[in-house]
Amino acid sequence: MLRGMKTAPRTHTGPVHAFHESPEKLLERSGAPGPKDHCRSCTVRSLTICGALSPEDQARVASLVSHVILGARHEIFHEGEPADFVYTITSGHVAISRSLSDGRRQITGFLGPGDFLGLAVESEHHNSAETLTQAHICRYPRKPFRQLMHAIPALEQKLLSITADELNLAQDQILLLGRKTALERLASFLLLLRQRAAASGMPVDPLRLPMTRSEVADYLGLTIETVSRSFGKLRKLGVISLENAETIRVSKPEQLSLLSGAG
Amino acid sequence: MLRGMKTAPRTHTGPVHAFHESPEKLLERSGAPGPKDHCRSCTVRSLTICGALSPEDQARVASLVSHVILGARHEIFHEGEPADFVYTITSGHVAISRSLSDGRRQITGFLGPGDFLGLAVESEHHNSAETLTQAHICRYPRKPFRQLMHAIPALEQKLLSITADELNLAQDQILLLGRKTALERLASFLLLLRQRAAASGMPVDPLRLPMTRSEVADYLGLTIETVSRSFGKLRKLGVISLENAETIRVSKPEQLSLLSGAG
DNA sequence: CGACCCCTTGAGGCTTCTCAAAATCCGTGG
DNA sequence: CCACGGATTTTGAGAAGCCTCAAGGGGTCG
Repeated sequence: MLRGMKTAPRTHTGPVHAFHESPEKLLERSGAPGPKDHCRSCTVRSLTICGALSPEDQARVASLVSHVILGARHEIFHEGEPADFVYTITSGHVAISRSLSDGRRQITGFLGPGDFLGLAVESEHHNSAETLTQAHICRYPRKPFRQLMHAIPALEQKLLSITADELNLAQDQILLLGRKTALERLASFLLLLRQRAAASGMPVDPLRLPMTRSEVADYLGLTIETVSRSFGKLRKLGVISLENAETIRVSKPEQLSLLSGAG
Repeated sequence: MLRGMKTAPRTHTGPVHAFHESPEKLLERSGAPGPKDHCRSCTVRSLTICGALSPEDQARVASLVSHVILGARHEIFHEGEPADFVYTITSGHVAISRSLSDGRRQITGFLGPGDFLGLAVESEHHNSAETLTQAHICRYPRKPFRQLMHAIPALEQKLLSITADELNLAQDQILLLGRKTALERLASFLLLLRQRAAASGMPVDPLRLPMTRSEVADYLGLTIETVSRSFGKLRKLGVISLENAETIRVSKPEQLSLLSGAG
């Protein structure tokens, strides 16, 4: 009767407190064979790129940054929680979602390396964020971040531009959800993933989906069965071929574009 | 086969050039019995509120502002056009939409008095904007607006906050389109309208819809028939009563809230 | 009064959802 | 190396919600 009822996931309890532990412990706990200090300065780097921080500012930022490696399917924050931090993703993928009280879930966006998290938020999160894969995440307390933002015009401008981009993407998704068929939605989605992979230097030919069918369904406003059937149709049409469920070759990108319904 | 095909409206040819004429002429042309100078300074006022302009800045802004009264169903700008101006709405209502190449249309938002238009846009509009009712609109060239924005931090901050609000609304609409039933969508929509009317000091008890069923349908991702049937259901449930198609009494707001599916 | 537009209501069809079962993948352990 | 168990994906059959097509009301304007 109500769509998306069964697509609600069982997330592991959110180890947000893990931010308070040392990176070494976390690496150990999550079993990650990782670079120990690789992301020591990820937020600093991100902010520097955006706002050209002075050396003093860089030091100030660095002293407040926490970072952590989370396993797949861990909650970073939840709808309704106070939004005391902003985050950047150094590696891995994250889903942003919003839910109805009965459990129906809608994913409003997927984020990857280099993306910010929790920027356009006032005091309280309106969305939940959850890792799709193992992910390396940095966080920074919001208050000093706001101060820094106001002190550095270039940073504020960059933030506005990021938020405007997000709004544009959100409106694309509104068009997709309001007016596209299941097949068009999936085609649009695959094109978006290709585009993003290309933009971030990831391989495009065997396109790897970091999310499950359930998450694709919750993003496209469909059920897993319909998503799976739509993959099947694209395969039968010869537009794509599946090496396995999450590794996809797009043999005819132009066809995919035609099927996406976009102008 | 494809939803929303017949809901595409026939807009009158867009009199954007009307901005170049004198307000008096325009008032005459559109047959509006209006205050001749009522909005002479609307953009100046809006920007002043946002950014606390100096008297010199106010004069600079005032000299660049054009304003116009448009009749109902006139296009202000179209998807793909260069975005050379920003706008504010002084009176009346406007729909923002995005369309597929075959004509299916999705309305991404409704705007009213006091709202800005075309802020979070780079060089080219990704949406179309069209008046729902007669509307009084002011415009301001984008380039000096950007300069002003960068010169006045409070203005830039206000802009970021406006854009963040829009993003939040967009994500609510994503949840609505992706996971709510027709009845839940309409209930949510009526609650949103009530909320807005209350916030802007408009009457709430007989709630007046400035848009047609076709526009409601294009906003909710439905057809006019389904919208009409959903109104009928709400009426039969005793939650609302219709004085006429666009004048609605909400007799049981709590019931409406329950039916909206929201948490 | 008639034309037109918009809204409402009805009947039937199609896309997508629901429920169910089979197939595939993957890590684990014998 | 292969068998096993759990989770995910795929596929099938039937139902439900929404869409399409069509006709009928109610208001406004000439």
